Amino acid sequence: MESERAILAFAALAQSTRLDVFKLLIEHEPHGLPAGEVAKRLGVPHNTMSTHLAVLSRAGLIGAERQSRTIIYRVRLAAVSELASFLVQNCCAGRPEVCEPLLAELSPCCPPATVKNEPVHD
Amino acid sequence: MESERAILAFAALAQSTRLDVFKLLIEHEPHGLPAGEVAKRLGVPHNTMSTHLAVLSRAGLIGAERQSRTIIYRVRLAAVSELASFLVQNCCAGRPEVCEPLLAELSPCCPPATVKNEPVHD
DNA sequence: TCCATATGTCGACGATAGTCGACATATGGA
DNA sequence: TCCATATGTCGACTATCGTCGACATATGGA
Repeated sequence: MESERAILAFAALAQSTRLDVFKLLIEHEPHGLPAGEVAKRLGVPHNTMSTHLAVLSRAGLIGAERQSRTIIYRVRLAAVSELASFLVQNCCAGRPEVCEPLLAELSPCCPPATVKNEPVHD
Repeated sequence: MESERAILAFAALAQSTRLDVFKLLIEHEPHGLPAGEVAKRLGVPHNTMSTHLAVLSRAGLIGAERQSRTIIYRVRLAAVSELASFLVQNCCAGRPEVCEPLLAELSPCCPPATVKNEPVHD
């Protein structure tokens, strides 16, 4: 991931409403939410929300899919992954000993042993 | 990491000069660089750079240490780690199956087998 | 003390971002 | 076709940001 794309992504997330949108859509993976629902749940006018969704979309962090009259927005997990990699890879460049503590802190988030075929109670 | 701190960090990195500073300081881990050196290497006036360093510092991404007349800036790797965790943890919340592909892409950055006691040629 | 070096702070300017009313477009049903 | 619903675009306003000249502060040496 080149710096220009990373800056777009960082800028998109550096705003409270958009960060809230990001979190909300993450919670609604993998089904996503219609634009209007996002606006209603966060108490933001639909046109303001449309602008924010466009920013997140241009940054590649979310994607849109039309379903009849509504447009469903979903997080693009690959983009999130790339952004996290960008953060960490800049640290790793030539210095694995610097990167090690970073990955050590990230790993407990998803214990590999419990990830496989562990049903999620919903 | 709460959202407010994350927004400060994202905003700090969402600017080309500051992202360049971040990368430059990462390359100079663990010794760091004096403020004047950072300004000179990136071709930015010292007072403009001072402002940018202050933004990165307020965001907690870098730290400063006085050494006689110069002030050495270094990346706070713990903050980088927290920010990466923030990105990924939002995805993991209750959904480890969503997080797995993210960590899978991050891991090859630092192959665990080569991290231990591998001398770095400098 | 006086001066040079290193860095930070202030103030003003132009540029960009966030908000929202008003209007435009797209879809589906009567 | 006409209307209601869902979403996007435009334009204007205010607020905040990035830049940099000028000045201020801090440190060490003569």
